[in-house]
Amino acid sequence: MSNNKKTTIKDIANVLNISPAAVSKALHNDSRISAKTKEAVRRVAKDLNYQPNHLASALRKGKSNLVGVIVPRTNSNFFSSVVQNMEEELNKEGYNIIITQSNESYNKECRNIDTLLFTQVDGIIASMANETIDLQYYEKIKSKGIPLILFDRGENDLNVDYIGINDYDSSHLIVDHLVEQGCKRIAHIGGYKHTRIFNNRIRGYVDALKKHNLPLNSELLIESDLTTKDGREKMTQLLGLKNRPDAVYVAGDYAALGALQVLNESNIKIPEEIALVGFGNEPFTAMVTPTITSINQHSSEIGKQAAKTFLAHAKKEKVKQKLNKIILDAELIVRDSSNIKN
Amino acid sequence: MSNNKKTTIKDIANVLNISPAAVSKALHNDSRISAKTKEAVRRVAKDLNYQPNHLASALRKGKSNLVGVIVPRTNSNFFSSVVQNMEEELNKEGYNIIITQSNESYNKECRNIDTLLFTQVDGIIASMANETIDLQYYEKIKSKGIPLILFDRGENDLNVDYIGINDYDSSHLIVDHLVEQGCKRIAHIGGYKHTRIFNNRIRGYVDALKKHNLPLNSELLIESDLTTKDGREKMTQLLGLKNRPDAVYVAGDYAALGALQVLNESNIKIPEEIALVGFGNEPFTAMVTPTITSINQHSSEIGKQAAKTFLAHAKKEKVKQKLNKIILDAELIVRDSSNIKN
DNA sequence: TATATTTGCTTAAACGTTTAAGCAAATATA
DNA sequence: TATATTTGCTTAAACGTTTAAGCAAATATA
Repeated sequence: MSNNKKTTIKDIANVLNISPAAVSKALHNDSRISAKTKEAVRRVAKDLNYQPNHLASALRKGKSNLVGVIVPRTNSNFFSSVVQNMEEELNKEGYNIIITQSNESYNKECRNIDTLLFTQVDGIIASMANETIDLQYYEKIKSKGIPLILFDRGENDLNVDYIGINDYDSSHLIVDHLVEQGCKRIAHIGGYKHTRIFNNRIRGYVDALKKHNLPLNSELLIESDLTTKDGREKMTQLLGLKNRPDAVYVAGDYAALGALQVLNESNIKIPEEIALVGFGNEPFTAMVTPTITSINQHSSEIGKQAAKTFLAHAKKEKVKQKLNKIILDAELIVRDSSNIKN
Repeated sequence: MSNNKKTTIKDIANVLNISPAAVSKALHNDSRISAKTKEAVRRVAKDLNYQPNHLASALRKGKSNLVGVIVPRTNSNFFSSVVQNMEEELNKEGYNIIITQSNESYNKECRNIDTLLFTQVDGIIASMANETIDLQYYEKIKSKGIPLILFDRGENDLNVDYIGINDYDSSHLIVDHLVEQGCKRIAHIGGYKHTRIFNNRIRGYVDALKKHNLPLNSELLIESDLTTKDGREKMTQLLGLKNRPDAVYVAGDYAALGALQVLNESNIKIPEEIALVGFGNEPFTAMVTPTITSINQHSSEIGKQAAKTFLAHAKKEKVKQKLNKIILDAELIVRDSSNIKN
């Protein structure tokens, strides 16, 4: 039953007694092929269950119609939503995506890049691992002359397109909100400064405090890898201070969850004793008790914009990469963990 | 700077004044090439920053070294963990994966299959969408003669390899546990019967009740699409009964979460008034209040086994597909939502 | 009616690799 | 020393497509 030999363009050509070239043109609706021939080709193609060999056309055309995607993990609502929307947008234009995960590891990320280049992708859309400091591997992508687009976790130094939210302003949104709730000692469990987005959140936090004439207290500003586990540890550290904060702004929802667990276990009233704000608007922020105030990063828009940016490159002959940022405004979603007044 | 023309085997051959064939063999460590030549080839390859063109070798060899993966969504701990482990195992043998999401839609799934076949994948590993009843598209994969492996959401009728957990036994684990906690009216919010795994969970539930001499009450057995939203609705429905259940076993964690929200909002004490059990051991089950008892599906093992099953096929000349099940034992993780005695 | 243009194809080469077949030189064996 | 085997390559063709160049027939234009 299963006819193991796959149907090729030649098989169709033989049936109709025309050349393979004519078949190829007919299938691509070339204007120089008669309607009659086109119809015949399509009919035979269907009869023989013809499926174009993507490898052959990619080889001949010099493009694979594949886009490589690198994310720290797919198991997060933010990244999976970005990827899903990216995929939709790219599918429309005939591109497929290959998703790879770095698991926040620099080494894995390098291997992913090699894999994607090896697979002859037409472009790479990536969000960098926490660990990544050395940009050599990303330079490799650029030197191959294929478009590179970064989102969320980017690097100015690479001079490529970037799509993300305004992290600096987001910190202002959060601090403004907490001040309005009456908080005076606002701590920040931030990400590593070497990552641009976390650095911007820290800068925003610092400047927002200044704006409200609140002192910047170094023991209230902590760097973290923002895992749930580390969120627990850093929160515990804050509780150990002789002068505790009355609000904690955590730069990631998973770490905010860890902080919440510690607060709940210590029977500290949230938000009355300590208000809590996360970042990312992961679905679980609306599931836990109390629900966690967080920042919505517009993941679907980021995904779409990243795809569109790639498509714009793909249409041009030569890739001329330069730093071109698309910065979206974020949105503060106020939930129970910081809603003191009501 | 960016040398746009990529280095090919011919470039290396020209430098060394040997044939491209010799270069190809040298790179593949062919025993008929001298150590001296091999070394020279490797050196020049490195100097010229040679990267093999995967499309060309795939076309020539008739295999792409790509494995297609179809999951309902990546944004779930179960699926992302399965995929990650699958990827690791396949990478070891030189295979890369293309991940696609069906979003539980039959149409999207069909398009995914077309995409993957078009990309000339060497095999497909899939977990079927909730909507999928018609197996015609999956038959298409089989008829192409490439291996198809199903996991979690499978179908006996397709007669292909399947990796999953013992759903029937899992229901017994749950009912046994609830009975031991003193529950007498155990409801089941199950998945759609047409999906094999959910049917097995239902069968297990029914048989386990029988085993404990508990009556099967049709108003306590409800089918659902197992989203959080539907979990809320079905739980509300159960609360409307004049004779409420004292325990609810939900066939999916997301729906269990919805049920939990309704119970919390209705100020019903969990587990004292109504005990709750989910399925899947999603991380949030340990985050919510109270934490939800659930079933650990050994996602990493499922991923590894699926990969190994594919690799076994790939090594054989002819693909001889048949129903070959690998069924793993699941594990009950008891948490607060069903822990009545302590 | 003579020339120009359009239509509808074919021919041939190419994309970059792999591999079967073959050949000369070097080495081993009788 | 004569023959057989091994070593180390080369040659040529192929994987399935696409596309530039070209050509004959049909049609349009002057």
